[in-house]
Amino acid sequence: MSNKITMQRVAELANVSKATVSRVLNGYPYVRPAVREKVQRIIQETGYQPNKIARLLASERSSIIGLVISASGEMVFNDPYFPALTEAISKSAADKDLILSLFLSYTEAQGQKSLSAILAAGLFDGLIITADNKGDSFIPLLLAAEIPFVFTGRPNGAENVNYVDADNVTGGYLAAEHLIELGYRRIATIASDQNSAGDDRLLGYRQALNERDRPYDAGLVAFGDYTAESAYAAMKTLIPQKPDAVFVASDTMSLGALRALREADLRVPQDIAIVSHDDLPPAILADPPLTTVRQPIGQAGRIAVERLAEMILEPAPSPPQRTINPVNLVVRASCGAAQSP
Amino acid sequence: MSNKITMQRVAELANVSKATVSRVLNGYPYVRPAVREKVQRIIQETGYQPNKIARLLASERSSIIGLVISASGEMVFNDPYFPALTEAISKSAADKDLILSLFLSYTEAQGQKSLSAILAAGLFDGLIITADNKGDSFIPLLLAAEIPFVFTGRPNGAENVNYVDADNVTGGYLAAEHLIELGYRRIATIASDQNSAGDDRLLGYRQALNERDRPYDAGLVAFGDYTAESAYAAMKTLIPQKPDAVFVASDTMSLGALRALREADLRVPQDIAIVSHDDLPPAILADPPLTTVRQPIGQAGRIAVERLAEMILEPAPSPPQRTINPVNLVVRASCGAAQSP
DNA sequence: ATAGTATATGAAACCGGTTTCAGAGCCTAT
DNA sequence: ATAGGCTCTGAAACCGGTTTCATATACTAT
Repeated sequence: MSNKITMQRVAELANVSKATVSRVLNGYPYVRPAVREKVQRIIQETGYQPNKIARLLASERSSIIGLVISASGEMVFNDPYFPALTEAISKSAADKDLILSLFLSYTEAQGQKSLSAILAAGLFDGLIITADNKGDSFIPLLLAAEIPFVFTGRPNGAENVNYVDADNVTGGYLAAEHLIELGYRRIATIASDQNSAGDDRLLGYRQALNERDRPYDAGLVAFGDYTAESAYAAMKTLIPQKPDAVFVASDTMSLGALRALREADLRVPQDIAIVSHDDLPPAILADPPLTTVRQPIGQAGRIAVERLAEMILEPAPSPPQRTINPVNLVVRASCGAAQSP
Repeated sequence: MSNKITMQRVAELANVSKATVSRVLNGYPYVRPAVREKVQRIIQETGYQPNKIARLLASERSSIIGLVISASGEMVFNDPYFPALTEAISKSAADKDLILSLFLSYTEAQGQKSLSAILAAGLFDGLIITADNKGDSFIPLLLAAEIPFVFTGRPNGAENVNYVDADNVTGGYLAAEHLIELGYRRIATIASDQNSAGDDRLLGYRQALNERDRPYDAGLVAFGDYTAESAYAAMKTLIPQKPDAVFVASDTMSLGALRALREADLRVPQDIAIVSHDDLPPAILADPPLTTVRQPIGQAGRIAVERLAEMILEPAPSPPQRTINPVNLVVRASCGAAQSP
């Protein structure tokens, strides 16, 4: 390695013991100002950097956190949601001087195996886990390992954990409400039952319809798995039902739905309106730009890291903390609000 | 931590010394088969997992590699290129039992600072660095640290390093050649001078034109910075030049260009054809689906990890290895090849 | 002056592995 | 039979920090 000077060497140069250097380094009391300054000067001059690994071994703290993303499908990062979340978490981790390690897995079995290895290695101070259909099967492992962890998204089943979620029920509600208010009559949805976010968005959609005394029409509900392809297929099954509007539960799925509509020569929003969910980059670049429910992904990432950092420092476990981030509707062209029908 | 059993404990249970357990664990010779099996059985039964940190401290090897992505702009992951590369690297790292840590930075200063901290920590066995305009300023730091590293993309300036790049010259060439062969006369390009990839693609474009005795028209060349917005602006400056085709140097930029064309009521490919570069998910979801030069990002990630893993195991540094991955043209609708003009 | 406390420091133990080294046991070749 | 060379094995040193504990000094209170 590059860095040959050790704490021992610094101690010798400063005519003190390793213990004193350690105290200075960690800002502990009981060091005479003169000595403290001298040690600091030596550290400056030599450019000494404590070896993270040795420190870790001794202190049982690594300053490394893991981000575990487990989603089905070929590529996790196909949906820009995960990159956006990863980036936010990466940024926040850097701000807090935490090193972020990334683990992607594609099946439940793989995720479990990966998580077991992660936990066994004892390398991580804490973990951020993305909740999807599989998320909950991780919880027993995590609890048994007694490692601080935070979910992004609400895991199915066990609620007794820390998580940061978006207000997906309101997301679905706002989308449907907006379409109702614009006068659409046959409002379909491409939902997902892959995770709690999908369930919640569908629930909000149903609530909005229900409150306006719109009967629930199962024929207007199709399901996708958050991929564009699945939404393309779902949209094709919906078209014969002649909806005049559709709430699509994610931007990526909206792109797939748009393609199906183009192929059916249906214009958006003239023939059919779309409200999407997430407000990720594709939303604004789509043709037409998507009216979509914005969820604050950056904020979710930040909160997750901050909460995790708290938990790492706490001597004893504190009660789980649950954060629900607000969402809001961003009106663009795909809903036809400009030239309402 | 979860894992209370130590090597000492395993040794006691097996009636051997720590040294023998270590030998078994690392597959070293000079252990009687009977003893080896017994130790392995105890390890099985207890579910013992060696503590990575202790192992690391003793062996000076962490099995952790860092991925340093340094790009300008608000969000690095806005362009799906980086997520795709990250995912590929993550997968390959997992295959090789390497832990991947992620570092994103947004300015040269931040990148340098981050890199210095990374190097000083002495935690990483090796680094993968994404080359962009700033990449080369990292090289001296990396060389001084004597840490194995591989660039993805060719860093500007210093060539005496390991890198994995795509054949971007051919990429630009294929794009322009395709448009020429389809009979377009005024072939513009939205290029980028942000990094070597942009330079190379522009070079390929010029070569193709040149070989067909098309004069180079600087008015048909505009520059972007790999964001959709920059390409939107660039396209607007090109439209008055009345190009009948345009080679856009990345898919993300193509989306921006498409938006500018829609706003100008120009149809793609009837009024103007587009050939893009990268073949990332947006290419197929765009309207129209983009004819684009595919670069094998997954392969690039895999090669980078494999090369890095090699270097980590090598006792002495070996000469730098440079890989240029082939690219190929994927024909879809945006070039008008189907209903050639 | 004297006990009692707070401050300051270093020696040594410790974290949990890997690696070196010495020595024991067993073969083979002379 | 005996030297020389393998094959095994454990004790102990080591990686580079943190932390405990004992001790020394300085400062306060009686």
